[in-house]
Amino acid sequence: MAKLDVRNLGEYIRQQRNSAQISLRQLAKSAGVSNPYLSQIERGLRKPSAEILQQIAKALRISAEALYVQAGILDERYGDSDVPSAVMGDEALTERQKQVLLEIYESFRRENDESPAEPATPAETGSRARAARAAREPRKTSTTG
Amino acid sequence: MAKLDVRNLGEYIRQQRNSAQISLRQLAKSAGVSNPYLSQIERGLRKPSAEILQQIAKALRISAEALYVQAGILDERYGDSDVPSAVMGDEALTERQKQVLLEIYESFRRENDESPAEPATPAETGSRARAARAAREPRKTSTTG
DNA sequence: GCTGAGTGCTTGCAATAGTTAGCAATGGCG
DNA sequence: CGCCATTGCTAACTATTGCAAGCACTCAGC
Repeated sequence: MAKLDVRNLGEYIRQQRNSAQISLRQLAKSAGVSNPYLSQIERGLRKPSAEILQQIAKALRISAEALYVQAGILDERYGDSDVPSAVMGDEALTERQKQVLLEIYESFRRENDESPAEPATPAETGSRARAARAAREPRKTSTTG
Repeated sequence: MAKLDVRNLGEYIRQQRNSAQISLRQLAKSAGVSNPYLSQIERGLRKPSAEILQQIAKALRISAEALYVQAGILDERYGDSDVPSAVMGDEALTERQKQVLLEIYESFRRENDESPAEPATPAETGSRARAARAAREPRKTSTTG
């Protein structure tokens, strides 16, 4: 359990608490956790569960996802875009389709990090049709897994 | 800790495992968790931490977030129509990339409307790699899984 | 028949999460 | 000054997670 680095989490929580100008005990009470435990969390002595993080986030009026990111439960990609969350939450997609979409999304973002300009080229038009077809056809492939 | 409803999580993991056609021991081994514990998780007797969920998800080749949703760590509040708006609102993507993503997304959904909730098969793993490659290198024409 | 490999589960236990009771320090007020 | 309220933390404890050792069962091969 100590494998995850939670030092940032505690500092982050204390920081948010100080910004909100509430005491440790007040936050613990409104979060529904014991104040010694919150103290331990802030000092990095404990690694709280996601449920505790939810409670703390709610009491701090911040998103639980922000604390998950700090705790290493969620990747930082959830901090700055709604696309991954929306894709993951879409029940009309299979898990594999979600993975495919997210990987395409991330490769797009990597592209744009390297060349931020956004010229539309005919090559990209072709990639559009090709990507759609490729995603549809592999179902017919024989399984060797 | 027992406040979160984790019955769906265990069924979901077993379902994904069966779809992947691997035994409980095989999954436990590749996930790096003990097989009795995985058995307990699948039967809903234990509520695993996010770190364990990460390990299981990785071994199942699905996203950790999918398991977080099942475990109640992430909300399903993202809804089933958040993807288009999230994609369109993502400023890190070009307009063309947004179109590509949305068209793939919509073709996925059409697929699932015709044959709903097909369980993930190892064949779809190949589709993931192929679709990602096609999107990244649109000038290549050869697509052999 | 037996043996070996694989299967999922039982049981007991160690480690860690999270709580309770209480301490020491600080600040405000009479 | 003393008293009270608030503060964050300590130490002991309880509850739960996650693991190791092993069981009972199935199946295939001899």
